[in-house]
Amino acid sequence: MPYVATPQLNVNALKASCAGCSMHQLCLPMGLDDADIVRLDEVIGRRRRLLRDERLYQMGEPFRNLYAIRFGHFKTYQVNAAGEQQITGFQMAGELLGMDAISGDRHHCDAVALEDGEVCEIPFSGLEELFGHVPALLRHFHRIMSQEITREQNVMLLLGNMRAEQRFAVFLINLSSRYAARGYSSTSFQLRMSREDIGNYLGLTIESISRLLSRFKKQGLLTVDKREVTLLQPVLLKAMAAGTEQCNPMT
Amino acid sequence: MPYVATPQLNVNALKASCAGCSMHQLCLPMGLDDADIVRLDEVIGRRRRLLRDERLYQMGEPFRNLYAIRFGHFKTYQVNAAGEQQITGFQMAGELLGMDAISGDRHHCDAVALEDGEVCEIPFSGLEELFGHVPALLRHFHRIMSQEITREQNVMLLLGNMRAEQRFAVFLINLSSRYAARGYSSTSFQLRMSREDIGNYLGLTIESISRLLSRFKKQGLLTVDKREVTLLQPVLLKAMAAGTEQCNPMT
DNA sequence: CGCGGAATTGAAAATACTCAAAATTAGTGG
DNA sequence: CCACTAATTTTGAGTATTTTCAATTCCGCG
Repeated sequence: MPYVATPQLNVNALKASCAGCSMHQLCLPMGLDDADIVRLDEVIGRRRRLLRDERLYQMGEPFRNLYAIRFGHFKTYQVNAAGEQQITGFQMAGELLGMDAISGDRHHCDAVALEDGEVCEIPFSGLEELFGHVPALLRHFHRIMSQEITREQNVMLLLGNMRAEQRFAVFLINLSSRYAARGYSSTSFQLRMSREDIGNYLGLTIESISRLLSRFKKQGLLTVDKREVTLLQPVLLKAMAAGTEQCNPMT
Repeated sequence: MPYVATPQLNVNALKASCAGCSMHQLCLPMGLDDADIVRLDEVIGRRRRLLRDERLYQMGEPFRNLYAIRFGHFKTYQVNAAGEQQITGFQMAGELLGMDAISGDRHHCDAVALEDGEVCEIPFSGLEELFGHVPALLRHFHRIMSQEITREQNVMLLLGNMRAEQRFAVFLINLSSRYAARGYSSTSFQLRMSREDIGNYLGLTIESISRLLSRFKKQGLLTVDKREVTLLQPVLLKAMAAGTEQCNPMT
């Protein structure tokens, strides 16, 4: 097929418009009035498309932009001195990437696309400028950062004192509720990350994740087909995640 | 002994003054000029003294203030649905408490004094007001929040893929460098928290901590006397923390 | 001096890991 | 579209690290 320029191909060059973005109720402009959204639009840079496995930013790179995810899923991970990595989060549409880089002016982790996706570049200097003029934006930005702190504390709780089974239940329920918040099914969704990524995130091995999936399947908690998961007993899973209910290793 | 009012007892009623505080180079006013520090002083509320084990705030309480530690050590912890707790951090003089509460207007964790201490109450509404007028303050506040995010990511790395020995080495080296930053000895310091607290924080049991201490002692890495620790081979410990060096379980 | 909480130590048990092999899936090129 | 190869996932068996349970010891404090 001959190469043909299509309008879509220019999307990379387009400036983003929050007003027209389907994520604006979840993302940075949440709660802003129209006039303030226009001012935010003036600050926001170009959109950037990423292919699966493409890196959005890398540890050590100078920090200039935050990134708002328009679509696609991402993972962020730390790399230690020994070269081992720890995934610190999976992010989806409407979520903000790069906040750990504000201190120190350099990125402290890597962000990689789990599938083809698109982000809005948000030059941080412009955003700071705007904070002085749009208090509602500043307030919401603080909430987002604070939310990230809380989220990480919950992961610490997970890694610090939950057994494998509960960790995995928390993981599934967390995905479920985030999809629900975006208007997708809370019981049926695709895992965008590999088993290895899940294991890394949860502080477990890939084999453990595989065994947990098999066990949950056998116990009728869910069905799995490749990366497609359906939660058959979300209430029970929620109880497991909360630590209220425990599930016998063998029936 | 009869009760006698002393001048010190009124300290609780005194407004704090950042300019006169020994922590102002580490704390919120870092880098501000004199005029801006005065403005910050006008916002900052009273000082509050806490006794050992006293709670500064509790999960679910409405959020009004951030707290800057003047002296004393604190711990923060999450409590899950099952009532188990996970310590998410140990804080010391010059550090800020309460940032996880900005989203949601309620505290998401408990903060407890590990020893008698004192904090400055910082009404957040007043701080927000000030942000519009003192950009340097806002910028530094963002750095502090971002630093907290990074700190937590490092704990996730610790909990997610380090063995007990390495976790404990990281813990010790972290304390060491924070004391160094405050002008104290980096090799000799008091553990302000119980073994149980250390274990909880590191995702290990109290017995494991005890065994690790004994082993490190036997291997000549450190000496312990109750809660007084002296690092005898900080370089080796640093290597262990970085994952470069490994230490045999038995010599 | 004796009580109680905290810390240490030992032995047995459990959870999750490592290693290995087989099965499934995805990607690539004919 | 199919076949082949590489990558990912599943499953099994044995092992290792850390936990659990139990018994002491240590230390501060009344």
